[in-house]
Amino acid sequence: MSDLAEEYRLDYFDEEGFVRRECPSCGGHFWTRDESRELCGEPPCTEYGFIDDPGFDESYTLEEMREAFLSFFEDHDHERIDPYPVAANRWRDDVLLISQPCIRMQDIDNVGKTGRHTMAFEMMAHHAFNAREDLDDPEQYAYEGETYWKSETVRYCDELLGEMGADVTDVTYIEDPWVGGGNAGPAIEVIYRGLELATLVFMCMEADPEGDYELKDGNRYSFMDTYIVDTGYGLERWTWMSQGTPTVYEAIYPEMVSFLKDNAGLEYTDEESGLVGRAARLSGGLDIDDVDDVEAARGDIAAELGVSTDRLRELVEPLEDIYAIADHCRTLAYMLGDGIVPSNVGTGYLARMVLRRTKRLCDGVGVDAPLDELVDMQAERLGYENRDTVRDVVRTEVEKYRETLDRGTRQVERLADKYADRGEAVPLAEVIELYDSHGIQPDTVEEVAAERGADIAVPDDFHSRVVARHGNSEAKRGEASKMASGEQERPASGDAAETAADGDDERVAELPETEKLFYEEPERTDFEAVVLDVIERETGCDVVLDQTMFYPEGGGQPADVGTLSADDVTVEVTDVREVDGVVLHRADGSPGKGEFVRGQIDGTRRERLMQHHTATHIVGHAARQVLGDHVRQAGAQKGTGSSRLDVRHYERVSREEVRRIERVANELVTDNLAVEQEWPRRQEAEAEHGFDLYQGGIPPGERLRLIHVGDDVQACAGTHVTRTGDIGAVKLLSTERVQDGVERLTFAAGDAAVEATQRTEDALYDAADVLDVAPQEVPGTAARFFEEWKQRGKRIEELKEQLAAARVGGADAEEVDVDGTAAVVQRVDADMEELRATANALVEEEKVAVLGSGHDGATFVVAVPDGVDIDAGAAVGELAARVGGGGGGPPDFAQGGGPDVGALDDALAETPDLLRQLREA
RNA sequence: GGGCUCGUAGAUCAGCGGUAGAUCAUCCCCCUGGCACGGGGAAGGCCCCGGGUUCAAAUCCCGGCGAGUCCA
Repeated sequence: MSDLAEEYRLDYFDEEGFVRRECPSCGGHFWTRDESRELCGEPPCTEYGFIDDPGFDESYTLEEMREAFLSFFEDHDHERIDPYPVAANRWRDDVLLISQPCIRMQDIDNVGKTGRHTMAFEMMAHHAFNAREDLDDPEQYAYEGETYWKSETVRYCDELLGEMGADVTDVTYIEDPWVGGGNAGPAIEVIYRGLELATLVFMCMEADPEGDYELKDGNRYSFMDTYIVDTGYGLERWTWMSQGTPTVYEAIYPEMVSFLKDNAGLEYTDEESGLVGRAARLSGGLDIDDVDDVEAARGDIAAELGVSTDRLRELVEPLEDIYAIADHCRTLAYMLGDGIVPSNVGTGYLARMVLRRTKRLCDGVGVDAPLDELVDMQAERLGYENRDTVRDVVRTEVEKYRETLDRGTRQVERLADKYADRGEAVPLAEVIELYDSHGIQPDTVEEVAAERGADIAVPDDFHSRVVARHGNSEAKRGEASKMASGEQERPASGDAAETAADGDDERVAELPETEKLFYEEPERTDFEAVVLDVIERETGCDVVLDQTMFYPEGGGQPADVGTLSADDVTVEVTDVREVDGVVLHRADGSPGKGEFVRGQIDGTRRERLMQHHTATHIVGHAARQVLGDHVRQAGAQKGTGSSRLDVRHYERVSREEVRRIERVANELVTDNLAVEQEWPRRQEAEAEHGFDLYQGGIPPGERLRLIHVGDDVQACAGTHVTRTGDIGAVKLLSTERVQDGVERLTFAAGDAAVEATQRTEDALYDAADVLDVAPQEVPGTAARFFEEWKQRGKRIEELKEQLAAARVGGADAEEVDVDGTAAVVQRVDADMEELRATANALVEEEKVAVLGSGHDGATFVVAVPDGVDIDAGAAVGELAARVGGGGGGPPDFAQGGGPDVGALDDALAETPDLLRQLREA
């Protein structure tokens, strides 16, 4: 680690008279203006020194602090950019100044309790990108030369603190090298009065087994061509510092906290609130990094305050819950406002978990305001415009949760009753299943079980047992349940561009990019080109041309197919792919390198693909209008017969909504709007249209291709028709819930739409034909027929009962005496149901019934009245064996049979003897 | 993306190879001066769909559709 010590000798530290010290408490190195200073200033070496004594001159709200930060750096030549949605998973490489909302799930249990953890926070940052000036090829990076580096970065931080009115002699800069994601560099933690306010990262190294520096992760690193300033200033902490409130929550959500306190009816006497305040201060000063610590510390704090631990907990816990609710609502506002839809998978699942947790906290502490209103308070503060949708999502989700809870409670009650009746404890396996498969919290189970008088013991390691149930090694390490988060990735250095699996030899890399003709003249199907290279493959070969009309597979649009013709040879093109701008035409033969070829693509196929592609944009646009602005594309696949578009939505799409989407889409078609393309610079496009451009993913490159269809604008590389009228018609074929929160819309466009309609019509006509009615009458007739069919079934059953009763009194019944009990042995060629009815009727008359049928194979029913000592099951087993089958059942009623109908009569003839034998046995 | 659970009367669920059930709701009758309740009775089932195994499948197996849930 000391390897990097040189890296911290900054001109700025020299100029300002800083000295380097080693902290006697933790051993870390830091820089300070205060020559007499000993400790580094970071907890646990030092306690908070700003509670009730703000570290800055003025008190700032969150908004004011953000603005103060941004304007400070704007005044110092930084360009402000808009934050990314929390849902986006990309760090732009041209950032200079930003206040970026983030969500961190890891600390979820600490929120509210420790006084400083929040799940949602804003990371304010300024960045600078530098490249060494002595490079051979400066062109290979997006930036050139040095903007600024370590000294300037520290100076900015120092000056900002000074401007805020901080006592700069009390600020320490701790050396703390940063390592992550294959990169590394020196980094500095900025500490003031015990609180870490910022981290200044100087990324300038990359993993290199030959590297000269071994860093704390045990890997070796060496310096890179580029070096980047990456800073993180915690907005919440700066705000807190400026106010000096006992907890960070009171500084950042004052209105919400007081609203919640009020709503939950929390009232404190002066004495009590004094106690709470002192407790908060004490726990804030401690080095508490997880919940166990908080619980442990509670006793110490209570002792120090001279109250009982229980009394302290009683006072503090409701407050902790309220802090957490405020924070969680902000998290939800970020997530839902940015278009995350709750789901059982992915990020949506995290949103669902946060929402449910928040709801539980509200219920627990007695906040009865609807959750959608609470989230809306934060959404409003954060300036979201889609607040109605957010509320709708929350309401829907709360309702779903309520149903889950109801369902769960009923289930637990049933289970508890069952075990209480037996006088057994509820087994752990049941509890695990309730949680794992039904989402019922173990404490709910305990509660309900207690009400129902069933014993149960939930072990402390419950959750790890659940994990163990999932059964394998990798899961066990994840016991700390590190959830994926919406947190931003660190900027990657130069090239993260990963290379495609096969087909990208060096040969391809050396070829010039293929000129793409299909963008300029999307309706042309033939072209001429020169064969630049032919690469032999296992199946056929890849032909590279100077220019092409063939669209390579991409963006959910399949590749074109067609032919390439040279003078004396024509080859079939079956697949087309693009590697690094070079289009590879997979063909069944070689047209010859250097040849001049004519290319012909399958025009009908292309046209259908274009219709479907443009239609995909139209359907997406229509879905947004009908379902709401939150609708985002979650995937798409175009085809020639139909296409599908997956959209994020929080409910099933109803039939009525489908019709409306279809109507809106077809209006766009009949309006015959021009479909326009343009190639703006990325930054300008984002500034004008926002991130909703990237419905189909974020394409690489400095320039984007934008497709305009009416008001709809999307970044898209596919081929499109020139006017929406060319699509002809759009027909939605089906909706499917591909996951919770994602609906798949399948549709057809153009000829395919007509064909699809014809198919459904054919089905209708065929059905009408069968029913012998007009198509319009099919539903009514089908309903009537179904109803009649059911009635007839019932009538048949009645008649069989009657028939059975009649048969009992009939003449052909052979009645025998089996040791004093009357038995009827009879062949009745009827189905099983009739046999059963007849047998039952005989039993009513206290007779043993042995009935055989040759109807459908040989079948038997044996029924025995109460009190007669014959085992029907055994009798049937014996009889069935004679016809080559088997059978069985309870002693009073059994059925069986076998395939050998020929042996049926013989078997029946022997029955009286058989019954006597059974009786004796 | 992976795991698990569940689809049976209008609702909630039992049944888990051998004659489809309970409770509530509905309808009728009785009890009462009237109501709550109570008593008696009736109606109400493509046991989600399609294959397979079996003499026999609501039940077991496979596939599909639908719903839920846990984890990445």
